[in-house]
Amino acid sequence: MLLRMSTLFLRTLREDPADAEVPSHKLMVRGGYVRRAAPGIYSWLPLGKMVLDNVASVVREEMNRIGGQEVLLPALLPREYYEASGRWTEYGDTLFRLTDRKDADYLLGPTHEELFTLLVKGEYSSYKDFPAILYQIQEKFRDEARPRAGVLRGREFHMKDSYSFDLDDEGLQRSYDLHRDAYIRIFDRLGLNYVIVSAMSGAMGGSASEEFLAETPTGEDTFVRSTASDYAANVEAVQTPTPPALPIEGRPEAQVHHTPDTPTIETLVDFLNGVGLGRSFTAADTLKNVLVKTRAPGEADWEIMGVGVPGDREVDMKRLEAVLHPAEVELLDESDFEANPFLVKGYVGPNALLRNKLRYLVDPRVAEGSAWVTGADEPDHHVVDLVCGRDFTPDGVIEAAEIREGDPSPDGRGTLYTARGIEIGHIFQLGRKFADAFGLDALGPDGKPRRITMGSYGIGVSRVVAAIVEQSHDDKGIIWPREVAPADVHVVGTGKGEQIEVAVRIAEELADRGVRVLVDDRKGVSPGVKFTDAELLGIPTSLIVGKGLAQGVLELRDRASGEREEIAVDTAVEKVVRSVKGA
RNA sequence: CGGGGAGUAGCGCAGCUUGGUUAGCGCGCAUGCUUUGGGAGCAUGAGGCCGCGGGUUCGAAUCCCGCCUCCCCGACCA
Repeated sequence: MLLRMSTLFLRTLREDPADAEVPSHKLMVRGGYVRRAAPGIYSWLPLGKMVLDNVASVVREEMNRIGGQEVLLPALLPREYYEASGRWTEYGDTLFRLTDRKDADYLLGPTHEELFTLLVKGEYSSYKDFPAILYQIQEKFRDEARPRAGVLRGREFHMKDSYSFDLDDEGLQRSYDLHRDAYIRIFDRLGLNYVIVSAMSGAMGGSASEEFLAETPTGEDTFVRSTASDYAANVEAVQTPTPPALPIEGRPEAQVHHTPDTPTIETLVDFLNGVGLGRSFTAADTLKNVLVKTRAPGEADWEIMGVGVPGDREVDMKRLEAVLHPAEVELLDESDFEANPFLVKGYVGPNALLRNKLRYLVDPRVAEGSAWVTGADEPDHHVVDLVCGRDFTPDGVIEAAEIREGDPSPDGRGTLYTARGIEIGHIFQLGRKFADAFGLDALGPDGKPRRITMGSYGIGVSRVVAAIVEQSHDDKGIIWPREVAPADVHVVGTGKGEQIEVAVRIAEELADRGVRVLVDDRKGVSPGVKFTDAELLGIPTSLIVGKGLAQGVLELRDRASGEREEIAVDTAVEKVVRSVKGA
């Protein structure tokens, strides 16, 4: 492959585009890899298209390796399929909808479970046909509320989606594991620094869904990881270690104190430390009871419940919602308090909740035998030394307290800190939702139909390109890993003599030897411009044919390390071939 | 949906407060000469619906009203 910059459809920009914020967006636009066509919609120019194809090739190779078979389904889909699965309504505004001339509803596919399910249903009917893995690499459409950061979060994007079809849960687990391994190979080959986090809430548990996050400061997803191990998880999935139970015998009796004007944890702690109880208290010694109401899907009535967390922590509504999903959650409002006078705002204790048969769940730190300062269920009164397991017994534990930097890692090694990542892959055990919706069965050896169980697995191919740039660039430009680079070598001819001719000749030789070459054969362009462009474009290796040519010397540069090496003209081709192939 | 910002040449921007020649600068582009190892110099040029619609005025990029669009932060996002 030989690309000549004199004719390449490429224009690099000296300045950052005004609408770009993150490095990948700036560099991909400046380097002439992509151009914005509309909000969240991008055109891929020749070099960008090559990178995109290279990433897709890696994905394709690894999908084929696990037995995936590539197909290409339409992106334009009739409403009826998504009506059958319920997603015509479930997807909401994120779905791109359109109508044809006969006023029939269509959509642009955001993901293709429906059509794949129907495709398999139409072709396969025997247990002998399964398992099967089908995939495609294609444009997806989602009308994001706020597209941002260039191709990182677009409304049209390139995605690999695959679907597995199995006869039973063990088969699904195998297909899931195959994908998980394939994804690890793919992202390793692409040179990405990533973590795998559980995407399911703590309560749902299991490994039924995992996300692959490329770690970057500009990522949209927050996750936590450990300082001392490779533990990583979504904030929603972090399990708080439960402290050991303490003996109850010999603990001081619970005592109610008059604590005027202490509606907040802070004022309460200050008050207690001021009245001389013979010991000091911190916010972590208090038990804060947050009242929420939940409503299960389809239900009309709200149920009030109490959530007990250590007073030095807030309830993280996202974690709470994840645990209670699919129920809705809201904080109580004034009218709820008025309707339930036993709830004394600011002074709610466990026993008012338990006595009134309200569900009361506590943070795992509220373990058996732990003693707390908490509300006494009457205005201006708190109770000290209320012992869990003796003075009150919660209905269970709940992961709702905020996660903080420095919390112990759930795996017992190190402490947690928060990091940000870009979701580049997601693997998901769908189960039978779509098979049920479309009646996808296979006839078993016993002559009876068996409902197929499915998995769906995505990789955002265009997003991966941006993620690579996020992780691999410097202030001068992009630094492509060789596997995805648009070329192996950037041959730069600079000078007014025969340098450009020689550069082209060397480039041709390299191309003949199977090296992918970009040659800067532009005339009348100063060396500074060519070097700057080379650094911006980010081809892993540059070969400079310049002022050294008169002495028979060329210069080999490594984009990543910045190392420069002088090499002889006559051995240059051989040396480049070796370094490219050997890399 | 809430908050903030911005629409002027392909790209990046000034001009608007205080209306008044032919709307300007840098980059890029074209032509010529010079230059050629770190975003070159000189000269000449092409390129504009000043977001759209209405209004005020002798006169509007500039003032007023309405609308549209885009960007950023947040909410939302199987």
